[in-house]
Amino acid sequence: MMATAPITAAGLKKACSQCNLLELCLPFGMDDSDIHRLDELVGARRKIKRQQPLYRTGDPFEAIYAIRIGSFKTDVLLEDGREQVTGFQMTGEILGLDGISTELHSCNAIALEDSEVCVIPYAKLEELARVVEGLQHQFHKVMSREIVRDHGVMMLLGSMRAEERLAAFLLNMSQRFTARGFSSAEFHLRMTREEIGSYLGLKLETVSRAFSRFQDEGFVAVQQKHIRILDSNGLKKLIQHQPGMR
Amino acid sequence: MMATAPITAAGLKKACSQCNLLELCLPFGMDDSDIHRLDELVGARRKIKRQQPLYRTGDPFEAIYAIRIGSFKTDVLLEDGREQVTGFQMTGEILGLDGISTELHSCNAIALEDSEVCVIPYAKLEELARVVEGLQHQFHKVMSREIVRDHGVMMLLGSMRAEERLAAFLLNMSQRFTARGFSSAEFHLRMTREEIGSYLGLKLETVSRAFSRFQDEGFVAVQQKHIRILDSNGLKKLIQHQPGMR
DNA sequence: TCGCGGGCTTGATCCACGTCAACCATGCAA
DNA sequence: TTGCATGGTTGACGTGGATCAAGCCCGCGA
Repeated sequence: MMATAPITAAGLKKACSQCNLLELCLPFGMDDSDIHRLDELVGARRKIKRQQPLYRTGDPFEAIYAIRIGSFKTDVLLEDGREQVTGFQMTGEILGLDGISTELHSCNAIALEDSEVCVIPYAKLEELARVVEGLQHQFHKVMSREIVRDHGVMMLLGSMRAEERLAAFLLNMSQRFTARGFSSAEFHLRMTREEIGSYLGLKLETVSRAFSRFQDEGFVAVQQKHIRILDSNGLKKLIQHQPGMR
Repeated sequence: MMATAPITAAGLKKACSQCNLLELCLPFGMDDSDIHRLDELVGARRKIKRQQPLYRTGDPFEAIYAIRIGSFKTDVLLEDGREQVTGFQMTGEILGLDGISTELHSCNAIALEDSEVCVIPYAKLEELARVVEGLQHQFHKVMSREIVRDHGVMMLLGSMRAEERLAAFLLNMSQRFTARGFSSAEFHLRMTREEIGSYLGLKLETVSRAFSRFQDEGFVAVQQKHIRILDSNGLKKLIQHQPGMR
């Protein structure tokens, strides 16, 4: 937990209004005058080193976090040690919403690489959301989007076979990289096969085999964590109307 | 969609303030004076017949719904017809949060029995939440709770074996019946084996077999949809530290 | 330069759950 | 009362993905 590195308030003025992640983050859809009011909201930044937690299950909930740099995974642990990765988060995405319900965080958020987040004190956010209508609405949208995303993961875990899951995962990653101005066809995965597997409800060997199979089929070129998508339509076709399955 | 049966405004006065679901529903945690202000919020009630949709994927989002009577399932359909049940909802629980993000509903909400909901126009809710602090906070909690619940389902689908899933499901149902003042040991499931299976990522035969096995072990007495839990500790033990598994 | 370790790949085998199919229970409509 | 439809149970069998195990690749520190 010592990866914290708060920055003095001075250097933070105009945090949101001049952040280039604006269109991906909380302020999306708000007008200029409102966005300037957000600057008072973002209290500090915090740097998290690779493999370090931003927060852990049971930590008191005080703030939500917007990722400025880097990426994270969230996971839930069972008493017997089983891990379920519940999501991977990239720049502009919001972490910590799980904590609102009980005032305690209910999952772990771990940095997949050296990262930096904007700390958004929750009390302040609620306060400002009462005044700035656009912020309130956008915040609700962010939470709702998370719920919809979770339904998608349930669909994945409950009704799709291994290769469909991985194809859906790759297409999702690709689409999110695109939204951030990166190539949709070539990217670097920050997580291990085991973490992908946990997210997709598969063992790492199965993930690895599916990657190899995609490579054989000419859908992708895989080199460790470096992925090149050669035939995204092929992947898309894989997801729909697979012949017989659960 | 013709199952609608709005009621005249007159009969609805004091909708929330004298509703016995208060402590399960949105108003939870608000003080008396605030709760009376909620009465203006709940616009109408709507009756939904068994098997009928409250809303469907793609329907424009206008309101969220609090279940007064009955129960629902929500599901997502894939193009090829595969269904994933994403949740079962009981009295006092909120439906429709999925629609906020895109202004369109992203799942189907189907009544499992003849049911009745309170219609809470979303625009009004946002408005009132800006004034009534307790409502804003409680609404955020409801959304956050949904996110946490979804993480639990992911854990279920991604890391548990068939019998663990069903045990977790039964214990969850039992706990929710208890919270509503019903017996924790004896209850009636409103959904079919197939729907349970879809929710748990299993086929109905597997669900059926797991029920039979639980009965053989003396954990429950099963008679079609009527369930009696005889040994809830047995079920709990089943969930944790099962020997070797995925 | 080498050795080491974490992450990845691949093969052989196993088993939990899916699939297919027959049959039974319940409830409703004629 | 019978007939039919929907939902549930149970058995036999097949298979997708887990498990176990060996070996590879690559980055890093000595």
